[in-house]
Amino acid sequence: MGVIKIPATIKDVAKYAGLSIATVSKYLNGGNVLEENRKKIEEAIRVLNFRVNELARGLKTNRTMTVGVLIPSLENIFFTSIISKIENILLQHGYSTIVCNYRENSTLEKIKLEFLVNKMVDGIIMVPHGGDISHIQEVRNKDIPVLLIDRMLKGVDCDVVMSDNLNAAYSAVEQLIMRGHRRIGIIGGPKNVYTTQERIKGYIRVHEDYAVDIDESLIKYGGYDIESGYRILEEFMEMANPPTSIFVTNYEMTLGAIMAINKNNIIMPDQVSLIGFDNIQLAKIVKPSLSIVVQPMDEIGETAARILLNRLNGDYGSFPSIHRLKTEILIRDSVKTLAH
Amino acid sequence: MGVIKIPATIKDVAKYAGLSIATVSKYLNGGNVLEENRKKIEEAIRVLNFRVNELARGLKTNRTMTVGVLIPSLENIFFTSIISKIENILLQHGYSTIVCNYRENSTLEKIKLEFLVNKMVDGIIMVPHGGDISHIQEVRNKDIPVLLIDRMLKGVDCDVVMSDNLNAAYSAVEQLIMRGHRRIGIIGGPKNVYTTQERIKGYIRVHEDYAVDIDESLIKYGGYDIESGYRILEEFMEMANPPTSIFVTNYEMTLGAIMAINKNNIIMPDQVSLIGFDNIQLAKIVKPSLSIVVQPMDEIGETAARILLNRLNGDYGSFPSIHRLKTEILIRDSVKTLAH
DNA sequence: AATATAAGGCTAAACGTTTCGCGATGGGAG
DNA sequence: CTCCCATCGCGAAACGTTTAGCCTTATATT
Repeated sequence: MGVIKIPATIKDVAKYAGLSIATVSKYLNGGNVLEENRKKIEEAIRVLNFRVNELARGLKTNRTMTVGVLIPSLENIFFTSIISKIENILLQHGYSTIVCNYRENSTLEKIKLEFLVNKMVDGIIMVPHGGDISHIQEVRNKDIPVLLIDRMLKGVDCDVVMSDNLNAAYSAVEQLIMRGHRRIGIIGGPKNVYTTQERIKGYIRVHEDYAVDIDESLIKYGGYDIESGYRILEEFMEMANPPTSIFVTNYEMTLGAIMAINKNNIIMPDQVSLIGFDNIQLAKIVKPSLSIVVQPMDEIGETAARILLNRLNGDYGSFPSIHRLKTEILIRDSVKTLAH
Repeated sequence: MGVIKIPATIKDVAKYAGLSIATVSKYLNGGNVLEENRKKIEEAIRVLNFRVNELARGLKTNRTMTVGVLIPSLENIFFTSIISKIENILLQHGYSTIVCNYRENSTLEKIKLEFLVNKMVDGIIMVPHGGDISHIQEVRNKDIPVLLIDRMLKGVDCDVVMSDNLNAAYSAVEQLIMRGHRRIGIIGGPKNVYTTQERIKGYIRVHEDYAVDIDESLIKYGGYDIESGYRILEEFMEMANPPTSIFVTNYEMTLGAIMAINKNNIIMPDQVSLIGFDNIQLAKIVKPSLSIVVQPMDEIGETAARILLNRLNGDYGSFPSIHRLKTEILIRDSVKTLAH
């Protein structure tokens, strides 16, 4: 191994510059120092390749300059795209991003949330799993700002950044109704998950607004995973009077639905039209090209990072804030217009 | 906000237990203490809800219990699947995982590597971008263990965990040759990237082993991205004597190739057979079902985490070690057997 | 000339752990 | 009974920063 040099400390810098530790620390933290001293300190830092020891600084300031990010999956491009944006912005502000994946497991969610707290992260951004908020309330009781993504929780005051799920569903189903569809299936997620509830509400509201009857048997709930998308697509197609179109409300279930379509040699959109959820690459891979709801992942990530940085800087204006960001509908070849 | 209680320190625990700080610290670190004292300490910890302050501990031990992970993309399921495994294993050993995404940008790679060093991570796992090793050498000079994933680098001693790229390509192309293909195109990645070099070598070697002539115009180099996969697929199909099959050597370029096939209404496998790279979900989404090389992401993640933990524990047996893990070939409907 | 104010450098305590080395105690061997 | 050894608790220094408050010097005001 190469020569290992013991890193210089502020004491070395002070000694080299002929100044006190306090003066160097003052300079490091933006305080006023005489021009001649500033130059001496800067040369010392350069020559000694000094870097602040963040452990020592943290012990004094009680800050780690890290943010914990807790998500249900690292194999979900929706979440990882958001994290990508968050990590980039936080790093620009000197924060590192500790990523924890709780694998859709409530117990693991609690364990890893506590892990982040024990790691003394300055703030937490998380996609909550279900409705259990006790562990999140505990974190907030420790004065650690928590920001939720994609899902809101009742009974706990947190900033939230998410898509406008209700209007996303409303717009998607509206497109189907405008194209003559009246028997529209929807594959929702777990019933206790906020996004499921909102998307179902949008589905119902657009039916009411357009005076289209709702067949309750066309509303099914999956698990936001490939398997349930597959199974429920098959269930729909096996109905005596199947839907003419299906709206699938997350990416994984969209994957499953398409697998089922392929496996059963269902002709899309002749036998059934389909609108899925994220991502834009998938839309071009599937033939015929898939219609999808596109969520604003970049905007979600940017907004989440910006708001958490405000909280970390002590800015609690407009707390708790809820940001519902617009989605976009891409109607492609997977949706057919029905004759009257 | 709820009542904020100042966290208990080791002093509080010592006071409550009627013992010294040193005795409590000894207990915390697994030292021998009298049974009666152990009980007192454990009660004190429970009653006071004491948690070790990792900043103070780190200042003393010069360890942060964090590992930095530096990857080129967070929108690539290959990398994020590996990270998922790494994060889970490291957390079980008390390490947090700081994730940095350098977005395929060499300058950002250097910046974020330095960022991780400044954050005093105990070790680094990274997917290196190109052949420039100076910044990695600097990290190793600081006695921080670095483990490379997916790509090897010449001139720097690091542990490496990756797929057996040469044999992955060999086996994939072998399947094509065995099915009668003699004009086999390959879409490689950037020329200076290790995996590209290895996969091209496998392509060449299997041609030599089966005494099949190589047409150099059938070897093209993309950028490991969707655009180049798209463009090169079109280039192949516009040739006067196009290949009867194409082997695409990474996931993104496979996406691009399929988009090009869909856009140009190319009939697969009638007009061209295709073998792509990761992921298994994509294989079932595309119709006809896609043949792919499946990389052992879980195994890569597990192996990487295990080896780095060894290095972090001071175990340098077999250093530097290179682990080439086996891939798997799934031949599905996208490959046609040619008549003689 | 005297007094007040401002600027900037400095000393030393503090943050919360770890750990070295000392002292006390108890048990065993000769 | 004496000596030796092992065990365990303890005091205090140290890790590398930040920062309060003191001190010195220079400038401004009366």
